[in-house]
Amino acid sequence: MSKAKEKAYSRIRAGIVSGELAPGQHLKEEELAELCDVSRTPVREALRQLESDDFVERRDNQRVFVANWTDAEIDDVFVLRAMLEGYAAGRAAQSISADALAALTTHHLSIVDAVGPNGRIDHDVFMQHNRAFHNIIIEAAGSQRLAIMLQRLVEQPVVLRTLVSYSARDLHRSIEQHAEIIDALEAGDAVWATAAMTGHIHHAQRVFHRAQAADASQIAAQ
Amino acid sequence: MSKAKEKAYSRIRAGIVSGELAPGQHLKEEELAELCDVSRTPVREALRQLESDDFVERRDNQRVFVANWTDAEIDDVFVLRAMLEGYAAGRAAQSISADALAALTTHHLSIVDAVGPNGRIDHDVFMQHNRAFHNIIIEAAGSQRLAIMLQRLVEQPVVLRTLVSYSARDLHRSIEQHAEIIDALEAGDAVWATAAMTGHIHHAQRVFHRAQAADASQIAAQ
DNA sequence: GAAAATCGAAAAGTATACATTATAACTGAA
DNA sequence: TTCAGTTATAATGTATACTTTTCGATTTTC
Repeated sequence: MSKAKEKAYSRIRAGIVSGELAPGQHLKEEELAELCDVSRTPVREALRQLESDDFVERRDNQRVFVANWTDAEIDDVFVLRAMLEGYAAGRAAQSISADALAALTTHHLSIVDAVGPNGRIDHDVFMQHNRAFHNIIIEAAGSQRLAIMLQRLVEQPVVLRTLVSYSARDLHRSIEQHAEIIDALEAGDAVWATAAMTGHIHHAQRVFHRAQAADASQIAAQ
Repeated sequence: MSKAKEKAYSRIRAGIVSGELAPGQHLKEEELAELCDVSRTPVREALRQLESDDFVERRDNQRVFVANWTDAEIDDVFVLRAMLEGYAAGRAAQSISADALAALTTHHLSIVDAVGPNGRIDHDVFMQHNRAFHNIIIEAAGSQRLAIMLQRLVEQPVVLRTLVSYSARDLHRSIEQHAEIIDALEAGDAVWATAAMTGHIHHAQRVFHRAQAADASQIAAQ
């Protein structure tokens, strides 16, 4: 990607993820140009990209706003992701290579390490290896198009913004689910892999719901 | 959409669908600007759109080429579409309204009319009502995101370009499948609707394959 | 003679000036 | 006072000039 456009894209995206640019806020090209220290031209291109990534939305007359996700839309994303990623896991079970399986196990162990025996969690390491784990399976499904669809569903501002605070029990279950997914893939059992992955994503959705409810009660308590 | 950008988008897209702009051809912004009688700016925006619609692809260093679909990629699209649209039909079965069902039947009958008893087919009318038929089911699934995903899969240059010449038998089967899908939706049977729709798309894939093989042998005979 | 480096041309990236459109505010009339 | 129409302002859309980068070709050196 070109320099100024990349600069604008990452700056605006970071602003949205951090909350600096609030959901529903009107994004004016000139303001963003000043914020990013580039001209309007690359800002416009960045906004197109952010639009297709669902970080911003265009309303009525070409005005751009920070995407404002309803609970229903977030649920929709989780449901679609469960379906698509379950499907991807099923396909991966029929074609995944030994190398990919080994890499999967490596990331799995890194996640176990990141959680550690003492309950302290390195969130960044956890997220990084979790992402890698899922990406390996998606790639093993062997469909570039499916991978792009899933990427669009996974990289959502709402999910990225919220600090998903897994409880110890949730973490344990999530790790167990990863182990089961590996087993299913090793066995080459597409049905099993699909079921395990679908359940895993639904579990994540549940955890996300609880985190949101906790946030809401915190805000209400203030 | 704005005037010049829309002009550029539709002109370039039409060129790709018609074959005037051949697969693999390098699209230069200045040339396109002249072709569309607009400046480079709206051309650039149109190219971004066409890129996300998979009509063009960016290679190495930001150079844009007319998308060149391999057989494997086309198959991939059909398989994903079968999965997603089958899923959509299943969801639609649980929530479709009486109005939507009535509209579905209307389009179905229009398709029957377009084919007619004498074997002559009005392709435009067929295509139009076929598209409407599928769109109603996709909308009835109640997921904007799913609808967008499917739209991207359906509106493909390869599919649009090829004159899909259904045989009389293929047409008859396709119409029967539509009737069965309506029955499944009316019955509120998600499993049935999913199966019927999945089969319908796989059948379309098969017809497409035959049409391509026929094209290939025609070209070889020249 | 082959490989690497440099130079030139062409295409994409960026900035800015200008055109158009849409929204909001203000004024006038009912 | 309210509604409608007009005008002004502010934002986006478009054109063009300029900058940077890349690809290709030619030349030079090993």
